[in-house]
Amino acid sequence: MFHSIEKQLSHAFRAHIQARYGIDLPIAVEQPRQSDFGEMAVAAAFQLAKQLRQAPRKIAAELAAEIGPIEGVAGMEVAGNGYINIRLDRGAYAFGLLRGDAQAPIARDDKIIVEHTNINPNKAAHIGHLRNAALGDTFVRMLRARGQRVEVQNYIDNTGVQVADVAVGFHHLENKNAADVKALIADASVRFDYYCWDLYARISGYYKDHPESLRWRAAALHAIEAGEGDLAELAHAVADAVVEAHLATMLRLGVEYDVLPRESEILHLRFWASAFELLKERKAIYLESAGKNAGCWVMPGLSEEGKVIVRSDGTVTYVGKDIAYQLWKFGLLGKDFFYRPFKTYQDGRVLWITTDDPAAEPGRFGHGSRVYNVIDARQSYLQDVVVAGLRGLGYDEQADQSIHFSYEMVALTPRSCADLGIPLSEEDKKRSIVEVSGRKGLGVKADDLMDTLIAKAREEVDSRHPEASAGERGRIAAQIAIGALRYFLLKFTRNSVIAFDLQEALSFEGETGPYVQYAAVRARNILRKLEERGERSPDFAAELGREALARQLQAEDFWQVLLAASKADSAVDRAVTAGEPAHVAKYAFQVAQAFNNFYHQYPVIHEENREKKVFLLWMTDFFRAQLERTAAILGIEIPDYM
RNA sequence: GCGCCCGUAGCUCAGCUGGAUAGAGCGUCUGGCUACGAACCAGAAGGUCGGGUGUUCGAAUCACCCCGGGCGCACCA
Repeated sequence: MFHSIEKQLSHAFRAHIQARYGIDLPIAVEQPRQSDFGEMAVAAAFQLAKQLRQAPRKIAAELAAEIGPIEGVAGMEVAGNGYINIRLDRGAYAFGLLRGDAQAPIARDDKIIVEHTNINPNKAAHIGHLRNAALGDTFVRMLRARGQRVEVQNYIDNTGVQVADVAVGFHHLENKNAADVKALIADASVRFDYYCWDLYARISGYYKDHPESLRWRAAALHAIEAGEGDLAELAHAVADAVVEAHLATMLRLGVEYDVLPRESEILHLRFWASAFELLKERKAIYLESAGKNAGCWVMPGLSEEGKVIVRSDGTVTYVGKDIAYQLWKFGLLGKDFFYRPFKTYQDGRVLWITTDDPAAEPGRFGHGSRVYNVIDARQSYLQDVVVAGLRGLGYDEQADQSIHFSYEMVALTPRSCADLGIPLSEEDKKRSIVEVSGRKGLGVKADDLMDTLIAKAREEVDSRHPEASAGERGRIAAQIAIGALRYFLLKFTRNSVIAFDLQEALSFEGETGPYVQYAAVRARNILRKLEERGERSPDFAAELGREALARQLQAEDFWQVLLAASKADSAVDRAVTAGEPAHVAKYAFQVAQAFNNFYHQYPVIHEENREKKVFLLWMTDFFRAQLERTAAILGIEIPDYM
């Protein structure tokens, strides 16, 4: 509702300015600094002032006088040096909300691909991975809330160095063969992804002390690539088991995927060979004849020496494969995976995985019109190489539609390491922040963090609701803990480094997920209490007319609070444009805050005046709906009680 | 050396793409549970927006230069 008036206003001004002054100007609708200035403001007069060589205030007066009536707008006034402040028709606005006028999002045919999570399947997930998944998943929910078709991909690098390293660890450090590892995976008393976490740190340390053992890695990579022998079998068993663990971890957070494209299929289906031909044919890469890159296929332009894509021994670098993969996402490779269903989520969504078996299903994924790669900021150079690759092939449009959805890392402070019992080197102790490192086994495991949060929420729930069953208390504690975690990961904007603080992450008060949940629970409680008292929830549309709404909304308090709650679409829209899930989180908090204030000030059920009571109930129900919707976009569930 | 990110209240962070008197949470202090359960609400204190120069009607926001912190810049991924 708010959003559609914003758009109407913007169009009306743009058209009027075009007709009146012959200037085409995109009009931004702003929010006035103070609420008594009105609900919206247009600053177009400032932009016009320069071109028209007239005082902004004079132009603003002209605009306001001449633009004519706009639906839903009750008045305009010129303020300050040239602002046009807009006042809405409160009764009409509320009546529109009550009737549910918010227009359905426009369904689009084109598909957006969002790739996120992408964890190397060789060890347990840590908080850094959680930030990636929470950002990616929330952005997907934001896009879908706007009616956009979205495909979620979680790329699995099951043949890479990191998996090879753990395979080497099993083989050389623990003398285990594929059968032993499979037995370990089947052993319910062992958390296999945690086991690998430790083993990965061990083998990394071993390489450091015994550099000559790096040939084990090379041999393992070779075996995995050939897909033959016990070591390859072992590596696949590791990757498959760890992928399952990651999917389970992410499901706890409410994160689901559509397809798992795997590196092994990119290899077996020879994606790279096709990309290589394209790159050579269109001269996006060249064979270097001299210098330090002699004998390599190099992509020029990114640095003086260019970026090596194919090594002098003929093997392709990771970026090369990534270019092939990016081409596939746009449907430009001329090759496709085969797919089989991998699992079905509780909500019925089917997760597919790639396969090289031609008997399986062909093309149902890829062919995106835009691609978001949720990858941390440290990899921006490589993302630039991939985009340069598309450009080199002449795919400028797709290059423009390749978006590196980058975010800064989650780091630990030396203090939080001490709290968590993580030992640090003397060097690290002096730093302001310490990078999470799988290689060093340094970090907070995702499942451990969730367990800690759930235990803390459980204490709170237990003390408040001793009468509830243990199972129910557990379920609610989990909802609260996950709400707290998702909000914590989302409240920071993407390019802010999160210095992880356990105390802060564990907080359920103030600007947190549980605060938002609590407001929604309170709204539900009012409506439930009403029915417990034997009263029916009124038929709002029948009892509240436009005049009644206008009458009640003369109270500034009610109007401000309703206004705040009605801006969800506008907030999501801005957040999508800015690429910032944090904006949605902030908005959810503000709505919750407005409701908590309303809740405290106005007893709804005990209101004596019938019209006012129905109005307050409607406000409560509207808040509830908006809070639930916004929380759902953040992936936060609302518990039955708190 | 080159490139990217960050620097805003004691702490952690917003600041809607250049607009009106710079905001929030935490912490501190004061007050509020016989209302729909206080995981809440109200109020107070707290700022040279790292520093400087410029661009213009207007700069936390844009440009340039410093200072401080972080991250990249492989025939690793």
